Amino acid sequence: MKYYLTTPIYYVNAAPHIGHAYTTIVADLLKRFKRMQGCHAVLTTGSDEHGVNVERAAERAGKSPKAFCDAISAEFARQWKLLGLDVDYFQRTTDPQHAVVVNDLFKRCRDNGYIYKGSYTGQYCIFDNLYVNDAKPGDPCPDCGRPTETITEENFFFKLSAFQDKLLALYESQPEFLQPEARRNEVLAFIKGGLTDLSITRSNIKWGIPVDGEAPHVFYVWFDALTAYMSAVAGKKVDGEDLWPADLHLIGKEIVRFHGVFWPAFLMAAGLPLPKRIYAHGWLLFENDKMSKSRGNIVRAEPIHQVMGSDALRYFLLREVVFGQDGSFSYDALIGRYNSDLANGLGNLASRTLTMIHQYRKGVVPAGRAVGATQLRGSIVTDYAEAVDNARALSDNPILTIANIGQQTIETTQILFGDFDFSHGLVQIWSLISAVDKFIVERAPWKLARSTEASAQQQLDDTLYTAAEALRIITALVSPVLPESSRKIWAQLGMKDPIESVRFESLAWGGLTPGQQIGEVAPVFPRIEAKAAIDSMRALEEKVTAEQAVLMGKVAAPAAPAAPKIAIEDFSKVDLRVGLIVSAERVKGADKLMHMKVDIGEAEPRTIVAGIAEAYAPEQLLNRKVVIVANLQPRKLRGIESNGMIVAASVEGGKPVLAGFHEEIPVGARLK
RNA sequence: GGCGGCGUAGCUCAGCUGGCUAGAGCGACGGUCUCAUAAUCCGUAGGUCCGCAGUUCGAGUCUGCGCGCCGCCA
Repeated sequence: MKYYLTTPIYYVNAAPHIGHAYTTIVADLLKRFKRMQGCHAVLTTGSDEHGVNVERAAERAGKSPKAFCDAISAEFARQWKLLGLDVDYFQRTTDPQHAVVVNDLFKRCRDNGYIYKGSYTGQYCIFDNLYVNDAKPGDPCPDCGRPTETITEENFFFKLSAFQDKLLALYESQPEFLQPEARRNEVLAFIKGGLTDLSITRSNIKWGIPVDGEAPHVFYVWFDALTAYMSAVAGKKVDGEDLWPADLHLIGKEIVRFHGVFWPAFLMAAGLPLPKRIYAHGWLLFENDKMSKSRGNIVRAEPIHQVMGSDALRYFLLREVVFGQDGSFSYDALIGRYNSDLANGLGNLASRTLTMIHQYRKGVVPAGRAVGATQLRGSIVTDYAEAVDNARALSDNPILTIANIGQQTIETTQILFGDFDFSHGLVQIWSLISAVDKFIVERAPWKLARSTEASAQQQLDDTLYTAAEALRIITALVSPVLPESSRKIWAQLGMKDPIESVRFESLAWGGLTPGQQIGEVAPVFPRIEAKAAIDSMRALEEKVTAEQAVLMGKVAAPAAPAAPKIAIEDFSKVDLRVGLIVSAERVKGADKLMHMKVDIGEAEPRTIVAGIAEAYAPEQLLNRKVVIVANLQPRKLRGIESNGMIVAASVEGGKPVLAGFHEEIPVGARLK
């Protein structure tokens, strides 16, 4: 059975960051999970390359649009390869074959009477690629705040208004079509609010797919981009089955409307089958702040991969972030998860289990006594405490208890991952790890090993077998999430078939073959020292950011041209003082402004308002010694009179960095 | 402004249709074992469950109002 899933095709307007990686990692996980369920899973990702923004970005980079797209697109592809993501098709919207599919979709819609030519005048945000309803000329875009442009043009319209009832019927009959529920409700509210026809072509843009026989019209973003999901697999079959329709579109919450309203409407109009399901995930925040260029807090995947391995990132994203909700990324949390769950948990369990088999049984998996397979099937529950109770209720034999928990974990993992509840699925697996750790301590194999009695030796065999079998099952279960590390543990266990060949169907307690020779043991998740790791990730982050800037054609900020020469007297007119920030708070309603009181040795601290709130938090500023221009004309900012200026360095597009001192210096001292 | 969501231990969160002394994981602290990656295991943590008022024998759990945060829409 085929399972076709997609990530969005990423806009080449920005270089890949952790947000892109997040979606693609989840897609890769799902592909591996579906494969474990016996499906032939196929994954498409790609790049969205048309539009004015790209045209302009290319121009800034001094490249042709195509050359620019080639470079950025290749960078996305390189990222996925680097992270070990198992992508089948990388669809570019500049691919000639894609243009054929888009025109075909257009023709089908047109033949069915859902496309007409009309003219439209409106305020358009070029950055977001959308018309701003109700905006008057000169209004800023409500989404990004950039100025809108008044555009009048004749173009082709799609009769979206004709699909209101059909879409409502779709959501009525297939509640699972769009998830999670909160997002579906938003889409429903939007549809119920009335749908207006959609302009789907442009005649004033050159960089796009030409509409066949309708020059100079080119397709506009959504009609072009969404169709990539189809063109990637046009005419492709798996096991005799067409890959289209997609079984799953994985998207971010910001593009829910396009996928939940426009896309099914296009397909209905064309008489083509609809995707089965759309799942929108939340955003990845950086320490609870939105990642953005202006804040300069965008995290890339590559430094994390280099320092901690991509499995660490995968585990973090899937375990820490509840899928569907916004999640917060921080280096501290990443390392915390790694050390406590991966190093101390899974890694240590593998290490202790395998080492004991080496030490006590010469590296050969011993035969454990049979555990009564008939007792293994309990009711399926997704609550761990309940699962343990059930397992215990079945038997007070600790070996059987572990076997039962193990068996249940196989089943609950399937249920939870199948419901996109990855974090709880992982919690379940880690509960099993915890149970095995506890089991080992209770059985104390190191004590059994010292006894020469046959019963003790048999108990030791039972214990080692149980631990190893649990490890085998755990490793198989985490393999979609931790493909690289699970492969290593699998090899250390001495398993012969590749871990990729494991299927849920045949994964069951008792499958480990006694007599199997295990491999060499080496830590899979060595503990990480937080400070050093963060330092190297931060350093790499800067390097990658710089590399990406070059790629995007944003050359390093040229040194500011030297100002005309001045005499010493001119300089001495400027009264620069050492100041101590005694209070700092953000100015309400102004993202950039910080309201501070600065002690410069006068009777009262100076009130100073400065545009540094995007670069510094109030608590970072408190008690900091800075340089103040003390004799500047007072100026009112947001109703607050600022008496002086704080000295900071900055480059074009970068954050301001405050000037400071390395040695002790009293407040009020003059700089000269 | 309209609609919807959220606000529980230092952190991340469970707490379904109201009912025993409000829970888990992480972190912290104390102890233990020694197979293991200073790992494991055991124990401790006394939190106005955002605030106020109400319904009820009884409310994180229901109702109203307020405060704060967020999403969609206008």
